[in-house]
Parts: sequence; structure tokens; C-alpha cells
Amino acid sequence: MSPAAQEVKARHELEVEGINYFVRLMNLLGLPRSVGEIYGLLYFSKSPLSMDEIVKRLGMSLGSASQGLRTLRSFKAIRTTYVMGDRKDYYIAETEFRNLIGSFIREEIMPHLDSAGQRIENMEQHLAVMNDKDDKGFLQARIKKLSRLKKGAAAVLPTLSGLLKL
Amino acid sequence: MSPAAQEVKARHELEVEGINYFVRLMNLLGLPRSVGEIYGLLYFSKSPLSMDEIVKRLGMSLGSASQGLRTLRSFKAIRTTYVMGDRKDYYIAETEFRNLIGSFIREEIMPHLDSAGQRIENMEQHLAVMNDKDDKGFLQARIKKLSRLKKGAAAVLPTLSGLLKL
DNA sequence: GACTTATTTCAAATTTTTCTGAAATATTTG
DNA sequence: CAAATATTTCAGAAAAATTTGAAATAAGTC
Repeated sequence: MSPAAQEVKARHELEVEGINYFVRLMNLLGLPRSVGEIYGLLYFSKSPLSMDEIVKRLGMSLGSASQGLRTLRSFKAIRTTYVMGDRKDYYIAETEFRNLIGSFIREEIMPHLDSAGQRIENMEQHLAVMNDKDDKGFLQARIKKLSRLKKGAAAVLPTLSGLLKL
Repeated sequence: MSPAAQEVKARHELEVEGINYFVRLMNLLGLPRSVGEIYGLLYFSKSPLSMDEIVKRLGMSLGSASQGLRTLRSFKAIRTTYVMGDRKDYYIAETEFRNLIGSFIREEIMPHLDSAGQRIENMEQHLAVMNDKDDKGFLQARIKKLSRLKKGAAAVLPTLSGLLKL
């Protein structure tokens, strides 16, 4: 194999490995593979890519690409660039992980914490109806613990992206 | 409805709400519903429960219960108690969330970080084959960023359970 | 050590999630 | 505003994850 061909191959394999990296990372965060693939492709692309280029390069359906790009936009993990004389949208990866983590926490985790708070309140309401001293005390302690967990998480999470000083 | 019946109902609804709480929490962590149900049931149970009691109370299959208990044991989220004159195993919820978070991070997240490190090394190897200055510089910067993210996560995560001082 | 009871395993069934692709909608251009 | 192109939507298909339950194994008792 010629040196030039070797280089092309290395570039390609690097990209595959990099996409794989993000597929797994996104998977860890509970996001579908397609989202990881798109972000990975963009992260290692020097130039902005249009949706149909993404579809072609990843061999994925239009529907997945559209939905995946929407998800990534919602996290501000990508942004669009304007390309003169072309009506397609072109996408670029946002590489400030600090921000990505922030929007992930805001969008995916905080809503859960809110509904957790709601559920704790419900539990307390039910508790108020009860009389049996022993059981009531036990449950109260357990609920309190949940409440502290929730408060702790609410306090720690927003700082997380800050802690990761990259 | 008699006051006593009302109380029983409140106790039951509290428990349902509590189980629901853990089902969602575990779901957020990528664990199956059955694991959340079992932990929730144990968390709000004053006395230890055997597997068949869990199966009966949650209306779940033996298989799910067995698998769910195994998962919870692996996180040290529950422990067994010995009950005299009974050959069944009895389970109790471990309520120190700090520890649970610790084992979750150790068992579920750290292995991913390790393989991430492996993948970064692979990328660097491919990079070494390349020559094109521009592209190489670009890719090098991107890989470096991933590497910093990984290092940051490895540094922050183990502290997380400590930060949550409950 | 045979019997009873408890637990685990695992293939098949079910449920949930994700992906596909064609149709609908929106956008740009001449 | 018609034609061309780009994007979104969504019902059905495919894939992945979870649950079931019966059979296998393990553990405890007499």
C-alpha cells in the first residue's frame, strides 16, 4: 500500500474510533447511537457538514439525522453555519464540553429533580394521614433522607460543569 | 371509610409513590424498572423481605427478582440478613446513598472511562501515521480535548459521592 | 442421601426504544 | 408563484432491552 493510501486509511480509522468514542459517551448519557454518531462525525470534521452529507457518510436515514440534529441543537452541542450560495444548513460541533454538560444537566436532569420534589411532597401528604407512631417515625426518616438526597443533587449538579475545568 | 382503613390506604399510597420515586431514579441511571421497584419496596419496608415476598408484593417474576437483587447486591444497595429458623434469604435496603453512589460510579462509570482511555490511545496511534500538517494539527487538538475531558471526569467523579454530604 | 425448598439461569415472549423512508411541510430560487 | 430542493414528521419495521416462567442447580432439612 502506498504511503498516501496508508494515510487516508489512518485518517479514516481515527475518525471511526472517534465516532465510536462519542457513541459510547452518549450511550452512557442515555442518548441514542445516532446522536453520538452525528456528533462524533462533526467533532472530527474540519469543515461544516450538511444533513445530506451526514446521511451519506454515516449511512443513516434522513429521519434519524433530522431527529439527531434536533437533539444536538437542543443541547447546544452543535450550531449551524451559513454557507454562501447554498441553501442547505451546515453544522459544526460545539467543542466546549463545559457548556454541553451544563445544558445536559439543565435539560435532562433538572426536570427529574423537580418531579422528584413533587413526589416527596405527595409522600409527606400521605404521611400526615397516618397515626401509628412507630411506622410513621420510620417513614418520616426515610422520606427525610430522600429529601436530603434531592437537595444535595440540586446543589451539586449545577456546579459540576464548573468543576470540570478543562 | 373508617379512619383505620384510611390509614392503611395512606400507607399503601405512600409506598407506591416511594417505589415510583426509585423506579425513576434508577431509570435515570440506566437501570431497569424492576431494580427500582425492588429497592423502593425495601427502602420503605421496616422489616427485611424475602425474595418470594418481593415477588408477591410487586407482582413480578422470579427471574426479574433474582436478577434485580443481584444487581442491587453488586452495588451494595441491599444486604441480606439472617433470619433464625428460616432458610430463605432476607433483604434489607442499605440507605447510605453516599456508598451507593460510590459503587455506582466505580462499577458503571469507571470501566467506561478506562475504555475511553484505550480509545484515545488508538486515535493517537492513527494520528502518528499521518503527515498532512493542517489536518493533523486539527485532529491533535480535538483528541487532546477528549483526553482532558476524560482526565477531568476521572478526577471529579470519585469525589462526587463525597461532595454530597447528606 | 433423598426430599423439600430456595435460587439462578436462560430461551422465548413481551415491551420499549430507535430507525427507516415515504409523505407532508417548509424554504429558497428563478 | 411554480418548481426545485431541504427539512420535518410519523406510522410501520427493526433492533435492543427487559421480563417471564419453566427447567436446572444449589442449599438446607430430616
